[in-house]
Amino acid sequence: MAAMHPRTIVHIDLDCFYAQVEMVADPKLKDKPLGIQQKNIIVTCNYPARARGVHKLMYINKVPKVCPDLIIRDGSNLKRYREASEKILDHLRGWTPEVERLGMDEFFLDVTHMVADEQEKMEKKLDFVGHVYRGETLTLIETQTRNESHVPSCTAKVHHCRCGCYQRLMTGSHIAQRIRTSLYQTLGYTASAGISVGKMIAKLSGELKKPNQQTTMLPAYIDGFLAPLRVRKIPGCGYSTSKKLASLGIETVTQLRNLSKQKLIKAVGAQIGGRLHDLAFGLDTSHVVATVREKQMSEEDSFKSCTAIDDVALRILSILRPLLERVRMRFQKHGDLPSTLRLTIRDRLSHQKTEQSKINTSGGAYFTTRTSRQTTIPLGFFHPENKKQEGYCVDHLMKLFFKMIPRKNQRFHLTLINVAVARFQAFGGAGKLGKQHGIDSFFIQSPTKTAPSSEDNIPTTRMAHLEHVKHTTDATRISQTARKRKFKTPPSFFRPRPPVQCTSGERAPQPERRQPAEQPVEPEPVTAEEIDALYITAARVTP
DNA sequence: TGGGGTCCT
DNA sequence: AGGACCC
Repeated sequence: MAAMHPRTIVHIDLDCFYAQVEMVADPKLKDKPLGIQQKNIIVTCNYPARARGVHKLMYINKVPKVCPDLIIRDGSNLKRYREASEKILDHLRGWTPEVERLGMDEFFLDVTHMVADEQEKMEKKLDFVGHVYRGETLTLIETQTRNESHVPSCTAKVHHCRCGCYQRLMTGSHIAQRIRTSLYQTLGYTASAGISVGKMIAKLSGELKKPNQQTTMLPAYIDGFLAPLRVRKIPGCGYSTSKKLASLGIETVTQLRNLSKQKLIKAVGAQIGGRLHDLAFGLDTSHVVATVREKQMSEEDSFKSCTAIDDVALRILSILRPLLERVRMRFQKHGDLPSTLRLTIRDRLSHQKTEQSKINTSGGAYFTTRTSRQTTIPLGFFHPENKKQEGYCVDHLMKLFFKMIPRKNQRFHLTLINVAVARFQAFGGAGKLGKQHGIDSFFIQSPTKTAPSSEDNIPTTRMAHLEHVKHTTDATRISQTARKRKFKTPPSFFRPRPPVQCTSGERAPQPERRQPAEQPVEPEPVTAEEIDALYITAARVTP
């Protein structure tokens, strides 16, 4: 007979991840209250800080009252956190290839095979390690087998599953413990873990005991554990879905169980509805999908105000540089390049009305929506050999910006800029191509998209392609165009500039100091002619 | 509320 | 292209 709970899933959650990265790098911090700041917020903090009343996503100006001696580290540069996350991912892959990452600090491991291997070796465990949900009940049941008279009658009603999952989870708890120990001994990181027969329940179990502990959830207890939870606790049931459910009077899992699947699907859609219905009963067949590489990479910056085109270009450039650096690093390591470039903005002015209506319709908070435009770029544009890629990208991104702010004299008030690259494809790995393909095939355009400029020929060789890149990228081409149009001054963002000051660096004011107003990028004055030139350039290049 | 990321519609 | 979700 097939086992009802055949899998063993471990969910690993690094404790207060950003703070821990800082503490591992600088052990002096370990026992002191530590917070990680991004903009005006403590995004995370270590446990000593939590004991003092600091919590995640706390406004920095609340800090002095609860913890004036909080040590603050700037967390706006994610590089070291990314690197730490990669190391951890690699380490976990040493235990099993079936590792799925969620965010930077959470991992699902399907340890089913490890459990089977261990059981085959006759290494059956006789007890769990770490916490077991309602473990005290468990003890009572064991007592019961020895001496029935001492056991309260209610515990006798817990029937453990006989499919073998009990033994497997026991073994799983030991595997989880070993993994956590090795993580600490090799990399210095502590983590909490949940062990159960499905992803969702493993994740929820791990939250039960939190820093540096683990909890196993046996199937017999899943229903009872889930029943009183708010639906919002279920992974996948977020802000919006839980509001929709609340409007139907559904706030807990028990209430959710009593809603027919059909009604649920009608309320929140087939995908979420179907899954939510199953999850309410603890039914979770979703698989651990081994994480490969990111499918997109982005950098963003948020700020109080950006209202000038020149400022937009400057900020785009300061975002772009670290992004391109990441693209280069990835290319070195994996040999792939992106072929999509995307610009996303948050513009207060274009969403003012929407905000009002959203408040009225949904009755709650809203998030100022983002707007994006993306373009397809020939794969080789991001090749490190393309020295002009920075200018080229700014050119393209400004073009995308003008698609969103199309009219001259249209005012805007940006509060966020995000630049993303996506659609990574192997580049230059001729040896890996099928025989019918040569390296030339890398430059054949996707049929669904056109080249950036229709007048350009599609290059068919690598060198020709790079030449093409050079020509179409060259900022001077734009400048010359601007001159031809009789604008003496080329758009200012094409001129060489001093290194961009990372204004979003707007770096970590210490808590005792008053929040200085955000230091704006000092925009170079932009003339009417320059703006004209920008719009003309954009119009010329934009189809 | 940050600065990421994923998948679905 | 946007929405909703995750951290």
